[in-house]
Amino acid sequence: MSALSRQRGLSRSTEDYLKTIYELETRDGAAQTSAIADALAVAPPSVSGMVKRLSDSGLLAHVPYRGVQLTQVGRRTAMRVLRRHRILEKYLTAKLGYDWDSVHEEAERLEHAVSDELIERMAMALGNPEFDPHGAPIPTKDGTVAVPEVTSLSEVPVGETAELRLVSDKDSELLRYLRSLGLRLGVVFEVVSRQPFRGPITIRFAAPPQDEEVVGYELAQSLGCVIRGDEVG
Amino acid sequence: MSALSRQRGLSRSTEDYLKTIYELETRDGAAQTSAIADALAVAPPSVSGMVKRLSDSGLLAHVPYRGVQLTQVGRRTAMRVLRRHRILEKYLTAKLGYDWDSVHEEAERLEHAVSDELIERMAMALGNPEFDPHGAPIPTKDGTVAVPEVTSLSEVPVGETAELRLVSDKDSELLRYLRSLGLRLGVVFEVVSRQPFRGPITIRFAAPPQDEEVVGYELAQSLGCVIRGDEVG
DNA sequence: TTCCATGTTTAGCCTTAACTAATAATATTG
DNA sequence: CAATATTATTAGTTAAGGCTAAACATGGAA
Repeated sequence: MSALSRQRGLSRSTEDYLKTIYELETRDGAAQTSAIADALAVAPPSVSGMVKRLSDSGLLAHVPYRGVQLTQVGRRTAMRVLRRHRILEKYLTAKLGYDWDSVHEEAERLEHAVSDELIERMAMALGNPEFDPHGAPIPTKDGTVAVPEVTSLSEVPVGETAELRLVSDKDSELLRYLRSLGLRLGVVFEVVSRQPFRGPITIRFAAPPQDEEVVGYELAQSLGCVIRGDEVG
Repeated sequence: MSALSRQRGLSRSTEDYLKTIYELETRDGAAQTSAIADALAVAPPSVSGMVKRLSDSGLLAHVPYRGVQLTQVGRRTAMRVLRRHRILEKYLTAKLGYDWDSVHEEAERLEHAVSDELIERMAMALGNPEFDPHGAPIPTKDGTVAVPEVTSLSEVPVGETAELRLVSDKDSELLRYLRSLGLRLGVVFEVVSRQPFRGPITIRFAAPPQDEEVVGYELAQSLGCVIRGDEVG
């Protein structure tokens, strides 16, 4: 049992595959071999090999040439890994002074080494948070997540006021850039203009200096917002 | 590069071997193949194989059939792992409510996954502690450790008053038992009697109820004490 | 409908790190 | 000092999890 990661008995790789497949599945509806390979930075044949092992152990269902789906067991495992990841991110930022652009990498390694006990202790110390530092919902202990109800900034109509609620934790360069623009979670702004043909979007912050900033369409697509008025909680 | 553990580029196994060899070297003067195998719960041929790899990478010097010694590089690496382990133990007990009998296992896994940055942040949050929860000195960032100046309880003369300063973190059963006897770090007691032929030792706690307890010789050997009067710091 | 691009899988190889069985070196003891 | 017991090493296997190169599906365009 060379690279096994403690009590759960699943290797680091196994956990990474399950987590990635879960994310692709919820984003794209299905997980293609090449998408998994891209996300994990491995070659496609490595994915085929692992998919074989994982479906042999009942963690996912594989239709050759068609893609992959998590089984019940696989999904539960993925959720546990995701919970560990997000609690870790929250803990590191809240208690140890990490910034939102540097936690991902650290959590990525720790999520395979921490025990469930440690995660629950951290969650307790944090008051059982519902969201990680990037706005992603933290799965509960029993494996349920709220699907976040957000609108891409790229789809917020001109004139509306919105609040930034969700960003991706993957690209730390991008996160640093967002921070430099003043785009932190919870910040409120109005959409001033939107150029056509997927052009840039201008926003004005609601808070005092009321600065304007221009963000590219691609970037705007990756920013999850809640429009003021559609607000639920 | 299957099971490599992040930036340092050393696998989990590699780090475990180096740490174990360091501990054996300082305890027994040298590290025998079979002692390493015992400590890591692997078969002796596995040790021979790893020793080959490690000495090929310049982390230790191996004289066949004679044993093994860390090189400068190997020792520095071992110290970094040990620092990570002990800071983790201290952090988990001080900040997350772990007891001294349950931290070892957790730290054993985490020590291979945490970054040096995280360890330094934890150390900072703890006020740069010098000792872990079992009394073991924490190596500094530059790789130096104080050799603890303690006497086995088994060698404290009758009539002397001593303070418990150091216990092994390895056996959690034992640690629970010690706690149940009231034998925590810093506790002060007098040696009331010592039976001959490696027989049991009776102590009386200095603190109010002044209970007496009897501990076996073997156990007493593993308890590091400082005799009151010999006290330095 | 055949052909081609794209994407997937198979075949075959490598490294790490474990194992067992067999052999070799060292230590102990009669 | 030889015989035996202990300890270490070599030989050969296994499983995970990567890789490249080659073969195989599938779906869109000619």
